[in-house]
Amino acid sequence: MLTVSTYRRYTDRMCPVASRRTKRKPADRYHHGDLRRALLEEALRTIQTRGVEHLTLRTVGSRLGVSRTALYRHFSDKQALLAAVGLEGFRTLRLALSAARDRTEDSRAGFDAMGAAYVRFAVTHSSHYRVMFGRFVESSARDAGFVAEATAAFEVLVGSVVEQQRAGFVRLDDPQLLARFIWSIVHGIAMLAIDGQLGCVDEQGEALNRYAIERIRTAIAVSQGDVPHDIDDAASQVGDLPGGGPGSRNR
Amino acid sequence: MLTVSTYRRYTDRMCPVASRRTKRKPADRYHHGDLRRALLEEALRTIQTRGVEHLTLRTVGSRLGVSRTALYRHFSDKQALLAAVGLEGFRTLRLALSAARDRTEDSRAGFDAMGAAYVRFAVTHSSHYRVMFGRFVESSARDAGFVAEATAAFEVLVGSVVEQQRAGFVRLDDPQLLARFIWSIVHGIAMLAIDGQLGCVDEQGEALNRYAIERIRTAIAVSQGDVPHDIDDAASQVGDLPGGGPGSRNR
DNA sequence: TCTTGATGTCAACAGCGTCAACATTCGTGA
DNA sequence: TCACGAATGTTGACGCTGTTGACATCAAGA
Repeated sequence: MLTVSTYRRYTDRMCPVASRRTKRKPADRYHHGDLRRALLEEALRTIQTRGVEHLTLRTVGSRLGVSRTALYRHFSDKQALLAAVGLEGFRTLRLALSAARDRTEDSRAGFDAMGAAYVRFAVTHSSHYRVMFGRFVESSARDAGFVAEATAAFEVLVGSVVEQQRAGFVRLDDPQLLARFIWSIVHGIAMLAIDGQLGCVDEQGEALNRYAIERIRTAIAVSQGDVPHDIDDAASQVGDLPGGGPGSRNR
Repeated sequence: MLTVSTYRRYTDRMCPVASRRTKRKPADRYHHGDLRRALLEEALRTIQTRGVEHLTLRTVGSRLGVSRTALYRHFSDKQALLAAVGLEGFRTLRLALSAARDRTEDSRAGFDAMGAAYVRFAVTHSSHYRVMFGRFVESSARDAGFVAEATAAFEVLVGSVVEQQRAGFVRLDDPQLLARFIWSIVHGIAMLAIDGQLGCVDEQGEALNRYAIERIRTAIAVSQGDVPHDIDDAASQVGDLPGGGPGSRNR
Protein backbone atom coordinates (compact mmCIF):
# COMPACT_ATOMS: atom_id res chain seq x y z
CA MET A 1 0.00 0.00 0.00
CA LEU A 2 1.12 3.53 -0.70
CA THR A 3 2.40 5.67 2.10
CA VAL A 4 1.33 9.24 2.48
CA SER A 5 4.67 10.59 1.39
CA THR A 6 4.70 8.53 -1.79
CA TYR A 7 1.31 9.91 -2.58
CA ARG A 8 2.38 13.49 -1.94
CA ARG A 9 5.19 13.19 -4.44
CA TYR A 10 2.83 11.54 -6.83
CA THR A 11 0.15 14.21 -6.65
CA ASP A 12 2.70 16.97 -6.98
CA ARG A 13 3.69 15.39 -10.24
CA MET A 14 0.13 14.90 -11.42
CA CYS A 15 -1.14 18.23 -10.24
CA PRO A 16 1.54 20.91 -10.74
CA VAL A 17 -1.09 23.58 -10.16
CA ALA A 18 -0.89 23.23 -6.42
CA SER A 19 2.87 23.13 -6.13
CA ARG A 20 4.19 25.77 -8.52
CA ARG A 21 4.01 29.41 -7.51
CA THR A 22 1.73 31.57 -9.64
CA LYS A 23 3.45 34.64 -10.92
CA ARG A 24 2.19 38.16 -10.26
CA LYS A 25 1.88 40.65 -13.04
CA PRO A 26 4.91 43.00 -13.04
CA ALA A 27 3.83 46.50 -11.94
CA ASP A 28 5.17 48.15 -15.08
CA ARG A 29 3.34 45.80 -17.40
CA TYR A 30 -0.24 46.24 -18.56
CA HIS A 31 -0.82 42.67 -19.72
CA HIS A 32 -0.21 39.69 -17.53
CA GLY A 33 0.79 37.18 -20.15
CA ASP A 34 -1.15 34.09 -19.17
CA LEU A 35 -3.82 35.40 -16.86
CA ARG A 36 -6.30 32.63 -17.50
CA ARG A 37 -3.87 29.99 -16.31
CA ALA A 38 -2.77 32.14 -13.38
CA LEU A 39 -6.37 32.75 -12.30
CA LEU A 40 -7.09 29.05 -12.34
CA GLU A 41 -4.01 28.25 -10.30
CA GLU A 42 -4.58 31.04 -7.81
CA ALA A 43 -8.25 30.07 -7.38
CA LEU A 44 -7.28 26.47 -6.74
CA ARG A 45 -4.64 27.54 -4.23
CA THR A 46 -7.13 29.69 -2.33
CA ILE A 47 -9.69 26.91 -2.37
CA GLN A 48 -7.18 24.42 -1.03
CA THR A 49 -5.95 26.69 1.72
CA ARG A 50 -9.08 28.58 2.73
CA GLY A 51 -12.04 26.69 1.26
CA VAL A 52 -14.45 27.41 -1.58
CA GLU A 53 -16.70 29.65 0.47
CA HIS A 54 -13.82 32.04 1.09
CA LEU A 55 -12.89 32.39 -2.55
CA THR A 56 -13.45 35.97 -3.76
CA LEU A 57 -12.70 37.35 -7.18
CA ARG A 58 -11.23 40.48 -5.62
CA THR A 59 -8.66 38.55 -3.62
CA VAL A 60 -7.73 36.36 -6.55
CA GLY A 61 -7.20 39.46 -8.66
CA SER A 62 -5.14 41.36 -6.12
CA ARG A 63 -3.00 38.29 -5.43
CA LEU A 64 -2.03 38.31 -9.08
CA GLY A 65 -1.45 42.07 -9.13
CA VAL A 66 -4.44 42.51 -11.36
CA SER A 67 -7.72 44.40 -11.02
CA ARG A 68 -10.78 42.67 -9.55
CA THR A 69 -12.60 42.57 -12.86
CA ALA A 70 -9.78 41.40 -15.11
CA LEU A 71 -11.14 37.92 -14.60
CA TYR A 72 -14.17 38.70 -16.75
CA ARG A 73 -12.01 38.71 -19.87
CA HIS A 74 -11.36 35.00 -19.35
CA PHE A 75 -14.37 33.64 -17.49
CA SER A 76 -17.98 34.67 -17.92
CA ASP A 77 -18.44 34.82 -14.15
CA LYS A 78 -17.41 33.26 -10.86
CA GLN A 79 -19.36 30.11 -11.62
CA ALA A 80 -17.37 29.59 -14.81
CA LEU A 81 -14.11 29.90 -12.88
CA LEU A 82 -15.30 27.30 -10.38
CA ALA A 83 -16.42 25.03 -13.19
CA ALA A 84 -12.95 25.23 -14.71
CA VAL A 85 -11.42 24.33 -11.36
CA GLY A 86 -13.78 21.38 -11.04
CA LEU A 87 -12.93 20.23 -14.54
CA GLU A 88 -9.25 20.16 -13.68
CA GLY A 89 -10.12 18.22 -10.56
CA PHE A 90 -11.85 15.48 -12.51
CA ARG A 91 -8.89 15.25 -14.83
CA THR A 92 -6.47 14.90 -11.92
CA LEU A 93 -8.73 12.31 -10.32
CA ARG A 94 -8.87 10.30 -13.50
CA LEU A 95 -5.09 10.28 -13.83
CA ALA A 96 -4.73 9.29 -10.17
CA LEU A 97 -7.12 6.36 -10.63
CA SER A 98 -5.46 5.12 -13.80
CA ALA A 99 -2.03 5.41 -12.23
CA ALA A 100 -3.09 3.50 -9.11
CA ARG A 101 -4.56 0.73 -11.23
CA ASP A 102 -1.58 0.43 -13.54
CA ARG A 103 1.05 0.50 -10.84
CA THR A 104 0.80 -3.25 -10.38
CA GLU A 105 0.56 -6.16 -12.81
CA ASP A 106 -2.01 -7.87 -10.59
CA SER A 107 -5.34 -6.63 -11.91
CA ARG A 108 -7.13 -7.60 -8.72
CA ALA A 109 -4.74 -5.62 -6.56
CA GLY A 110 -4.87 -2.78 -9.03
CA PHE A 111 -8.62 -2.60 -8.74
CA ASP A 112 -8.45 -2.43 -4.96
CA ALA A 113 -5.75 0.21 -5.18
CA MET A 114 -8.11 2.38 -7.20
CA GLY A 115 -10.55 2.45 -4.33
CA ALA A 116 -7.85 3.50 -1.92
CA ALA A 117 -6.53 6.08 -4.37
CA TYR A 118 -9.99 7.56 -4.83
CA VAL A 119 -10.56 8.25 -1.16
CA ARG A 120 -6.98 9.43 -0.73
CA PHE A 121 -7.41 11.90 -3.58
CA ALA A 122 -10.60 13.23 -2.00
CA VAL A 123 -9.04 13.62 1.43
CA THR A 124 -5.80 15.12 0.14
CA HIS A 125 -7.59 17.52 -2.19
CA SER A 126 -10.66 17.89 -0.02
CA SER A 127 -11.52 21.44 -1.02
CA HIS A 128 -10.96 20.62 -4.65
CA TYR A 129 -13.14 17.56 -4.28
CA ARG A 130 -15.96 19.61 -2.83
CA VAL A 131 -15.88 21.92 -5.82
CA MET A 132 -16.25 18.91 -8.07
CA PHE A 133 -19.22 17.44 -6.20
CA GLY A 134 -20.68 19.96 -3.79
CA ARG A 135 -22.96 21.86 -6.16
CA PHE A 136 -20.79 24.94 -5.83
CA VAL A 137 -20.77 24.72 -9.58
CA GLU A 138 -24.39 25.25 -10.50
CA SER A 139 -25.98 23.04 -13.11
CA SER A 140 -26.12 25.85 -15.62
CA ALA A 141 -22.36 26.35 -15.40
CA ARG A 142 -21.56 22.69 -16.08
CA ASP A 143 -20.59 22.89 -19.70
CA ALA A 144 -19.76 20.10 -22.12
CA GLY A 145 -16.11 20.02 -21.06
CA PHE A 146 -17.00 19.68 -17.40
CA VAL A 147 -19.42 16.84 -18.04
CA ALA A 148 -16.98 15.12 -20.41
CA GLU A 149 -14.15 15.20 -17.88
CA ALA A 150 -16.40 13.91 -15.11
CA THR A 151 -17.64 11.14 -17.36
CA ALA A 152 -14.09 10.20 -18.33
CA ALA A 153 -13.17 9.75 -14.68
CA PHE A 154 -16.19 7.51 -14.18
CA GLU A 155 -15.30 5.53 -17.29
CA VAL A 156 -12.01 4.48 -15.73
CA LEU A 157 -14.00 2.79 -12.99
CA VAL A 158 -16.47 1.16 -15.38
CA GLY A 159 -13.63 -0.07 -17.55
CA SER A 160 -11.96 -1.68 -14.59
CA VAL A 161 -15.18 -3.30 -13.50
CA VAL A 162 -15.54 -4.87 -16.94
CA GLU A 163 -11.92 -6.00 -16.79
CA GLN A 164 -12.53 -7.64 -13.44
CA GLN A 165 -15.63 -9.31 -14.78
CA ARG A 166 -13.70 -10.70 -17.75
CA ALA A 167 -11.07 -12.04 -15.35
CA GLY A 168 -13.82 -13.77 -13.40
CA PHE A 169 -13.31 -11.77 -10.22
CA VAL A 170 -16.58 -9.88 -10.31
CA ARG A 171 -20.18 -10.96 -10.74
CA LEU A 172 -21.74 -10.34 -14.12
CA ASP A 173 -24.25 -7.65 -13.24
CA ASP A 174 -24.66 -4.52 -15.33
CA PRO A 175 -21.20 -2.89 -15.17
CA GLN A 176 -22.76 0.56 -15.05
CA LEU A 177 -24.81 -0.33 -12.02
CA LEU A 178 -21.90 -2.09 -10.36
CA ALA A 179 -19.63 0.86 -10.98
CA ARG A 180 -22.20 3.28 -9.57
CA PHE A 181 -22.52 1.11 -6.51
CA ILE A 182 -18.77 1.11 -5.89
CA TRP A 183 -18.56 4.78 -6.69
CA SER A 184 -21.26 5.50 -4.12
CA ILE A 185 -19.25 3.75 -1.45
CA VAL A 186 -15.94 5.50 -2.04
CA HIS A 187 -17.75 8.79 -2.61
CA GLY A 188 -19.65 8.30 0.64
CA ILE A 189 -16.53 7.54 2.61
CA ALA A 190 -14.75 10.46 1.02
CA MET A 191 -17.56 12.91 1.78
CA LEU A 192 -18.00 11.75 5.34
CA ALA A 193 -14.26 11.94 5.90
CA ILE A 194 -14.01 15.39 4.35
CA ASP A 195 -16.97 16.72 6.28
CA GLY A 196 -15.43 15.55 9.53
CA GLN A 197 -18.18 13.04 10.26
CA LEU A 198 -15.75 10.20 10.82
CA GLY A 199 -13.84 11.83 13.63
CA CYS A 200 -10.14 11.72 12.91
CA VAL A 201 -9.88 11.59 9.14
CA ASP A 202 -6.56 9.79 8.92
CA GLU A 203 -7.20 7.00 11.37
CA GLN A 204 -10.91 6.28 11.16
CA GLY A 205 -11.05 7.10 7.48
CA GLU A 206 -8.15 4.79 6.66
CA ALA A 207 -9.62 1.98 8.74
CA LEU A 208 -13.04 2.38 7.16
CA ASN A 209 -11.50 2.51 3.73
CA ARG A 210 -9.60 -0.74 4.23
CA TYR A 211 -12.67 -2.43 5.64
CA ALA A 212 -14.82 -1.14 2.79
CA ILE A 213 -12.50 -2.50 0.11
CA GLU A 214 -12.62 -5.89 1.80
CA ARG A 215 -16.43 -5.80 2.04
CA ILE A 216 -16.82 -4.59 -1.52
CA ARG A 217 -14.92 -7.65 -2.70
CA THR A 218 -17.45 -9.85 -0.94
CA ALA A 219 -20.35 -7.84 -2.27
CA ILE A 220 -19.31 -7.98 -5.89
CA ALA A 221 -17.78 -11.46 -5.99
CA VAL A 222 -19.15 -13.97 -8.44
CA SER A 223 -21.91 -16.05 -6.92
CA GLN A 224 -23.40 -19.33 -8.01
CA GLY A 225 -26.29 -18.96 -10.42
CA ASP A 226 -24.95 -15.62 -11.61
CA VAL A 227 -26.97 -14.37 -14.54
CA PRO A 228 -24.47 -13.09 -17.11
CA HIS A 229 -24.94 -9.59 -18.42
CA ASP A 230 -23.70 -8.55 -21.84
CA ILE A 231 -20.47 -6.93 -20.69
CA ASP A 232 -19.10 -5.81 -24.04
CA ASP A 233 -22.35 -4.17 -24.98
CA ALA A 234 -22.59 -2.21 -21.75
CA ALA A 235 -18.93 -1.24 -21.77
CA SER A 236 -19.16 0.28 -25.21
CA GLN A 237 -22.12 2.37 -24.19
CA VAL A 238 -20.26 4.09 -21.37
CA GLY A 239 -20.49 7.84 -21.70
CA ASP A 240 -23.20 8.14 -24.27
CA LEU A 241 -26.01 6.99 -22.04
CA PRO A 242 -28.68 9.71 -22.08
CA GLY A 243 -28.07 11.29 -18.72
CA GLY A 244 -26.63 8.32 -16.90
CA GLY A 245 -23.07 9.43 -16.35
CA PRO A 246 -21.60 11.78 -13.77
CA GLY A 247 -21.68 15.54 -14.19
CA SER A 248 -25.08 15.20 -15.72
CA ARG A 249 -27.14 18.32 -15.86
CA ASN A 250 -30.62 17.07 -15.05
CA ARG A 251 -31.63 16.64 -11.45
CA MET B 1 -42.11 -0.82 -0.49
CA LEU B 2 -43.40 2.63 0.27
CA THR B 3 -44.87 4.75 -2.46
CA VAL B 4 -44.00 8.39 -2.80
CA SER B 5 -47.41 9.51 -1.63
CA THR B 6 -47.23 7.39 1.50
CA TYR B 7 -43.91 8.97 2.26
CA ARG B 8 -45.22 12.47 1.70
CA ARG B 9 -47.96 11.95 4.24
CA TYR B 10 -45.43 10.43 6.56
CA THR B 11 -42.95 13.27 6.39
CA ASP B 12 -45.68 15.83 6.82
CA ARG B 13 -46.46 14.16 10.09
CA MET B 14 -42.84 13.87 11.14
CA CYS B 15 -41.76 17.27 9.94
CA PRO B 16 -44.52 19.85 10.47
CA VAL B 17 -41.98 22.59 9.84
CA ALA B 18 -42.21 22.23 6.09
CA SER B 19 -45.96 21.94 5.80
CA ARG B 20 -47.44 24.51 8.16
CA ARG B 21 -47.47 28.14 7.15
CA THR B 22 -45.29 30.40 9.28
CA LYS B 23 -47.19 33.35 10.63
CA ARG B 24 -46.18 36.96 9.97
CA LYS B 25 -45.94 39.44 12.79
CA PRO B 26 -49.13 41.60 12.89
CA ALA B 27 -48.30 45.16 11.77
CA ASP B 28 -49.67 46.72 14.94
CA ARG B 29 -47.64 44.51 17.22
CA TYR B 30 -44.06 45.18 18.29
CA HIS B 31 -43.20 41.67 19.39
CA HIS B 32 -43.71 38.64 17.22
CA GLY B 33 -44.49 36.06 19.88
CA ASP B 34 -42.39 33.10 18.80
CA LEU B 35 -39.88 34.56 16.41
CA ARG B 36 -37.22 31.92 16.97
CA ARG B 37 -39.55 29.16 15.85
CA ALA B 38 -40.82 31.25 12.94
CA LEU B 39 -37.29 32.07 11.78
CA LEU B 40 -36.36 28.41 11.82
CA GLU B 41 -39.43 27.43 9.83
CA GLU B 42 -39.05 30.23 7.33
CA ALA B 43 -35.36 29.48 6.84
CA LEU B 44 -36.13 25.83 6.24
CA ARG B 45 -38.87 26.72 3.78
CA THR B 46 -36.54 29.00 1.82
CA ILE B 47 -33.80 26.38 1.83
CA GLN B 48 -36.15 23.72 0.52
CA THR B 49 -37.59 25.89 -2.20
CA ARG B 50 -34.60 27.98 -3.28
CA GLY B 51 -31.50 26.26 -1.86
CA VAL B 52 -29.11 27.15 0.95
CA GLU B 53 -27.03 29.47 -1.16
CA HIS B 54 -30.06 31.69 -1.75
CA LEU B 55 -30.95 32.03 1.91
CA THR B 56 -30.57 35.63 3.07
CA LEU B 57 -31.35 37.01 6.50
CA ARG B 58 -33.06 40.02 4.96
CA THR B 59 -35.54 37.92 3.04
CA VAL B 60 -36.29 35.71 6.02
CA GLY B 61 -36.93 38.80 8.13
CA SER B 62 -39.14 40.56 5.63
CA ARG B 63 -41.13 37.37 4.99
CA LEU B 64 -42.02 37.35 8.67
CA GLY B 65 -42.78 41.07 8.71
CA VAL B 66 -39.81 41.67 10.93
CA SER B 67 -36.66 43.74 10.52
CA ARG B 68 -33.62 42.11 8.97
CA THR B 69 -31.65 42.20 12.20
CA ALA B 70 -34.30 40.89 14.56
CA LEU B 71 -32.77 37.49 13.97
CA TYR B 72 -29.73 38.43 16.04
CA ARG B 73 -31.81 38.35 19.21
CA HIS B 74 -32.29 34.60 18.73
CA PHE B 75 -29.25 33.41 16.83
CA SER B 76 -25.69 34.63 17.18
CA ASP B 77 -25.31 34.79 13.41
CA LYS B 78 -26.33 33.15 10.16
CA GLN B 79 -24.19 30.12 10.90
CA ALA B 80 -26.09 29.51 14.12
CA LEU B 81 -29.39 29.63 12.24
CA LEU B 82 -28.10 27.10 9.73
CA ALA B 83 -26.83 24.89 12.54
CA ALA B 84 -30.28 24.93 14.10
CA VAL B 85 -31.81 23.95 10.78
CA GLY B 86 -29.30 21.12 10.44
CA LEU B 87 -30.04 19.93 13.95
CA GLU B 88 -33.73 19.67 13.13
CA GLY B 89 -32.79 17.75 10.02
CA PHE B 90 -30.91 15.12 11.97
CA ARG B 91 -33.84 14.76 14.33
CA THR B 92 -36.26 14.27 11.43
CA LEU B 93 -33.89 11.78 9.83
CA ARG B 94 -33.62 9.79 13.03
CA LEU B 95 -37.40 9.60 13.36
CA ALA B 96 -37.73 8.57 9.72
CA LEU B 97 -35.21 5.77 10.17
CA SER B 98 -36.79 4.45 13.35
CA ALA B 99 -40.24 4.58 11.80
CA ALA B 100 -39.11 2.72 8.69
CA ARG B 101 -37.50 0.02 10.80
CA ASP B 102 -40.47 -0.42 13.13
CA ARG B 103 -43.11 -0.47 10.43
CA THR B 104 -42.69 -4.21 9.98
CA GLU B 105 -42.31 -7.10 12.41
CA ASP B 106 -39.68 -8.69 10.17
CA SER B 107 -36.41 -7.29 11.49
CA ARG B 108 -34.60 -8.18 8.29
CA ALA B 109 -37.08 -6.31 6.13
CA GLY B 110 -37.06 -3.47 8.61
CA PHE B 111 -33.33 -3.14 8.30
CA ASP B 112 -33.50 -2.98 4.53
CA ALA B 113 -36.33 -0.46 4.76
CA MET B 114 -34.05 1.82 6.74
CA GLY B 115 -31.62 2.00 3.86
CA ALA B 116 -34.37 2.91 1.47
CA ALA B 117 -35.80 5.43 3.91
CA TYR B 118 -32.42 7.08 4.34
CA VAL B 119 -31.90 7.76 0.67
CA ARG B 120 -35.51 8.78 0.25
CA PHE B 121 -35.20 11.28 3.07
CA ALA B 122 -32.09 12.73 1.49
CA VAL B 123 -33.66 13.03 -1.94
CA THR B 124 -36.98 14.36 -0.68
CA HIS B 125 -35.32 16.89 1.62
CA SER B 126 -32.26 17.38 -0.56
CA SER B 127 -31.60 20.98 0.39
CA HIS B 128 -32.12 20.22 4.03
CA TYR B 129 -29.80 17.24 3.72
CA ARG B 130 -27.08 19.39 2.24
CA VAL B 131 -27.26 21.73 5.21
CA MET B 132 -26.73 18.74 7.49
CA PHE B 133 -23.71 17.41 5.60
CA GLY B 134 -22.40 19.99 3.18
CA ARG B 135 -20.22 22.04 5.51
CA PHE B 136 -22.55 24.99 5.15
CA VAL B 137 -22.52 24.78 8.90
CA GLU B 138 -18.92 25.49 9.78
CA SER B 139 -17.19 23.38 12.39
CA SER B 140 -17.17 26.22 14.87
CA ALA B 141 -20.96 26.52 14.68
CA ARG B 142 -21.57 22.83 15.41
CA ASP B 143 -22.51 23.00 19.04
CA ALA B 144 -23.17 20.17 21.49
CA GLY B 145 -26.82 19.90 20.44
CA PHE B 146 -25.95 19.57 16.80
CA VAL B 147 -23.39 16.85 17.45
CA ALA B 148 -25.72 15.04 19.84
CA GLU B 149 -28.57 14.98 17.34
CA ALA B 150 -26.29 13.76 14.56
CA THR B 151 -24.90 11.06 16.81
CA ALA B 152 -28.38 9.97 17.81
CA ALA B 153 -29.32 9.45 14.18
CA PHE B 154 -26.22 7.35 13.67
CA GLU B 155 -27.00 5.35 16.80
CA VAL B 156 -30.23 4.13 15.25
CA LEU B 157 -28.19 2.51 12.52
CA VAL B 158 -25.64 1.01 14.90
CA GLY B 159 -28.42 -0.34 17.09
CA SER B 160 -30.03 -2.02 14.13
CA VAL B 161 -26.74 -3.52 13.04
CA VAL B 162 -26.31 -5.06 16.48
CA GLU B 163 -29.87 -6.35 16.35
CA GLN B 164 -29.19 -7.96 12.98
CA GLN B 165 -26.02 -9.49 14.33
CA ARG B 166 -27.88 -10.98 17.30
CA ALA B 167 -30.45 -12.42 14.92
CA GLY B 168 -27.64 -14.04 12.97
CA PHE B 169 -28.26 -12.05 9.78
CA VAL B 170 -25.07 -10.02 9.85
CA ARG B 171 -21.43 -10.95 10.29
CA LEU B 172 -19.89 -10.26 13.66
CA ASP B 173 -17.50 -7.46 12.76
CA ASP B 174 -17.23 -4.32 14.85
CA PRO B 175 -20.77 -2.84 14.69
CA GLN B 176 -19.37 0.68 14.56
CA LEU B 177 -17.27 -0.12 11.53
CA LEU B 178 -20.11 -2.01 9.88
CA ALA B 179 -22.50 0.85 10.50
CA ARG B 180 -20.04 3.36 9.08
CA PHE B 181 -19.63 1.20 6.01
CA ILE B 182 -23.38 1.03 5.40
CA TRP B 183 -23.77 4.69 6.19
CA SER B 184 -21.10 5.52 3.62
CA ILE B 185 -23.03 3.68 0.95
CA VAL B 186 -26.40 5.28 1.53
CA HIS B 187 -24.74 8.64 2.08
CA GLY B 188 -22.81 8.22 -1.15
CA ILE B 189 -25.90 7.30 -3.13
CA ALA B 190 -27.81 10.16 -1.56
CA MET B 191 -25.11 12.72 -2.32
CA LEU B 192 -24.61 11.56 -5.89
CA ALA B 193 -28.35 11.60 -6.46
CA ILE B 194 -28.77 15.03 -4.92
CA ASP B 195 -25.84 16.48 -6.83
CA GLY B 196 -27.33 15.24 -10.09
CA GLN B 197 -24.48 12.85 -10.81
CA LEU B 198 -26.80 9.91 -11.35
CA GLY B 199 -28.79 11.47 -14.14
CA CYS B 200 -32.47 11.22 -13.38
CA VAL B 201 -32.72 11.04 -9.61
CA ASP B 202 -35.97 9.12 -9.38
CA GLU B 203 -35.22 6.37 -11.85
CA GLN B 204 -31.47 5.81 -11.65
CA GLY B 205 -31.35 6.62 -7.97
CA GLU B 206 -34.14 4.20 -7.13
CA ALA B 207 -32.56 1.45 -9.21
CA LEU B 208 -29.16 2.00 -7.65
CA ASN B 209 -30.69 2.06 -4.20
CA ARG B 210 -32.46 -1.25 -4.72
CA TYR B 211 -29.32 -2.81 -6.12
CA ALA B 212 -27.23 -1.43 -3.26
CA ILE B 213 -29.49 -2.88 -0.58
CA GLU B 214 -29.21 -6.27 -2.26
CA ARG B 215 -25.41 -6.01 -2.50
CA ILE B 216 -25.07 -4.76 1.05
CA ARG B 217 -26.84 -7.90 2.24
CA THR B 218 -24.21 -10.00 0.48
CA ALA B 219 -21.40 -7.86 1.81
CA ILE B 220 -22.42 -8.04 5.44
CA ALA B 221 -23.80 -11.58 5.53
CA VAL B 222 -22.34 -14.03 7.99
CA SER B 223 -19.50 -15.98 6.46
CA GLN B 224 -17.88 -19.21 7.55
CA GLY B 225 -15.04 -18.76 9.99
CA ASP B 226 -16.50 -15.45 11.15
CA VAL B 227 -14.54 -14.14 14.12
CA PRO B 228 -17.10 -12.93 16.65
CA HIS B 229 -16.76 -9.40 17.95
CA ASP B 230 -18.08 -8.44 21.37
CA ILE B 231 -21.37 -6.95 20.22
CA ASP B 232 -22.76 -5.91 23.57
CA ASP B 233 -19.60 -4.12 24.49
CA ALA B 234 -19.47 -2.16 21.27
CA ALA B 235 -23.19 -1.37 21.33
CA SER B 236 -22.99 0.17 24.77
CA GLN B 237 -20.15 2.40 23.69
CA VAL B 238 -22.12 3.96 20.88
CA GLY B 239 -22.11 7.71 21.13
CA ASP B 240 -19.41 8.20 23.70
CA LEU B 241 -16.53 7.23 21.49
CA PRO B 242 -14.02 10.08 21.55
CA GLY B 243 -14.65 11.65 18.18
CA GLY B 244 -15.91 8.62 16.33
CA GLY B 245 -19.52 9.57 15.72
CA PRO B 246 -21.06 11.86 13.16
CA GLY B 247 -21.19 15.61 13.58
CA SER B 248 -17.77 15.48 15.11
CA ARG B 249 -15.90 18.73 15.13
CA ASN B 250 -12.37 17.70 14.22
CA ARG B 251 -11.42 17.44 10.58
C1' DT C 1 -44.64 52.85 39.92
C1' DC C 2 -39.99 51.91 38.78
C1' DT C 3 -36.54 49.01 37.09
C1' DT C 4 -34.62 45.57 34.41
C1' DG C 5 -34.00 42.35 30.89
C1' DA C 6 -35.73 40.68 26.60
C1' DT C 7 -36.95 41.74 22.14
C1' DG C 8 -37.33 44.47 17.81
C1' DT C 9 -35.78 48.73 14.83
C1' DC C 10 -32.81 51.84 12.45
C1' DA C 11 -28.78 53.69 10.21
C1' DA C 12 -24.45 52.67 8.83
C1' DC C 13 -20.42 49.92 7.44
C1' DA C 14 -17.32 47.06 4.69
C1' DG C 15 -17.16 43.35 1.48
C1' DC C 16 -19.10 40.96 -2.32
C1' DG C 17 -20.18 39.98 -7.72
C1' DT C 18 -21.17 42.33 -11.72
C1' DC C 19 -21.56 45.89 -15.35
C1' DA C 20 -20.55 49.81 -18.51
C1' DA C 21 -17.27 52.98 -20.03
C1' DC C 22 -12.66 53.72 -20.71
C1' DA C 23 -7.38 52.70 -21.29
C1' DT C 24 -3.71 50.04 -23.03
C1' DT C 25 -1.50 46.67 -25.77
C1' DC C 26 -1.09 43.17 -29.44
C1' DG C 27 -1.53 41.29 -34.00
C1' DT C 28 -2.11 41.89 -38.67
C1' DG C 29 -2.80 43.57 -43.25
C1' DA C 30 -1.84 47.59 -46.24
C1' DT D 1 6.08 51.56 -40.98
C1' DC D 2 1.70 52.51 -39.76
C1' DA D 3 -3.11 52.24 -38.84
C1' DC D 4 -6.85 49.85 -37.09
C1' DG D 5 -9.57 46.44 -34.85
C1' DA D 6 -9.50 42.87 -31.42
C1' DA D 7 -7.97 41.39 -27.10
C1' DT D 8 -6.95 42.45 -22.56
C1' DG D 9 -6.84 45.18 -18.19
C1' DT D 10 -8.78 49.40 -15.24
C1' DT D 11 -11.96 52.43 -12.98
C1' DG D 12 -16.14 53.84 -10.90
C1' DA D 13 -20.54 52.60 -9.74
C1' DC D 14 -24.53 49.69 -8.47
C1' DG D 15 -27.31 46.73 -5.59
C1' DC D 16 -26.84 43.04 -2.71
C1' DT D 17 -25.05 40.82 1.52
C1' DG D 18 -23.95 39.96 6.90
C1' DT D 19 -23.00 42.42 10.87
C1' DT D 20 -22.72 46.11 14.45
C1' DG D 21 -24.00 49.73 17.85
C1' DA D 22 -27.31 52.94 19.45
C1' DC D 23 -31.97 53.33 20.25
C1' DA D 24 -37.16 51.97 20.96
C1' DT D 25 -40.67 49.08 22.84
C1' DC D 26 -42.62 45.81 25.83
C1' DA D 27 -43.46 42.34 29.71
C1' DA D 28 -42.77 41.13 34.35
C1' DG D 29 -41.29 41.43 38.99
C1' DA D 30 -39.81 44.30 43.08
